[in-house]
Amino acid sequence: MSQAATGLSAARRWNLAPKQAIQLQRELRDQLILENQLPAIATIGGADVGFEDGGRVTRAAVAVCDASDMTLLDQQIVRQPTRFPYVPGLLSFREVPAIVEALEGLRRQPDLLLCDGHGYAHPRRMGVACHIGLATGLPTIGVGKTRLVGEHEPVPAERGSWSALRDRDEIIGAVLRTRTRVAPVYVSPGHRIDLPTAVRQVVACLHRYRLPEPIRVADRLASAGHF
DNA sequence: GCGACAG
DNA sequence: ATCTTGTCGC
Repeated sequence: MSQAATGLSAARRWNLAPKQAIQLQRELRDQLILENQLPAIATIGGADVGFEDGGRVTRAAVAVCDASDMTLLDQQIVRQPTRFPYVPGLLSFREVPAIVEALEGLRRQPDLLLCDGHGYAHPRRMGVACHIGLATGLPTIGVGKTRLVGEHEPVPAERGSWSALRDRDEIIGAVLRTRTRVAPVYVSPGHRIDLPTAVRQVVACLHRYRLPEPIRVADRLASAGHF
């Protein structure tokens, strides 16, 4: 079996106990590519998940937008029985299986995927965006709404400003102001992209709200109220 | 031992 | 994440 195939299967191993999941994250971390390996970007996807039935059902949503004007081109919603509890640091084992299935239902894969949640800005540098990237091979970016790890200087109030997010001696992400005087978001590389490029791509997806369009649309689809 | 802790 | 009405402000 090729190394690529071996890596893909390892990144799709979901039925693990918390301790084994943490060990797998340490192994997967070495497979991350933090350099740009991007195709010409014509489409950008967004992914998010919501829950139903008191958390027993996981609903994943992915939206694909035209990179030039953020027009919605395709969308997919899938439901799966929830298979893992919420454990800070192990979010991917709870959300990624459903997101991968949703992605497989698209007519065509996006050139880049923005994920709701952190990427490299994770205790073991393996947030949901990184895991989705390794499980699919897609270039990914993590966009979190609140901090998981790291510290940073205050971010200027103007839209587009950002401060480096640091953990120990390493820069793990950027705290980006997507709207003037609105709470910033946490951007970090997922897979096949570097931080400066990730920030630029997120800024390019901003329209009128705090979250970049692809994620905002996926958010709507994944949130309650869709029959 | 005491906090912190994505969604 | 989810449970939930109205309310303040551009």
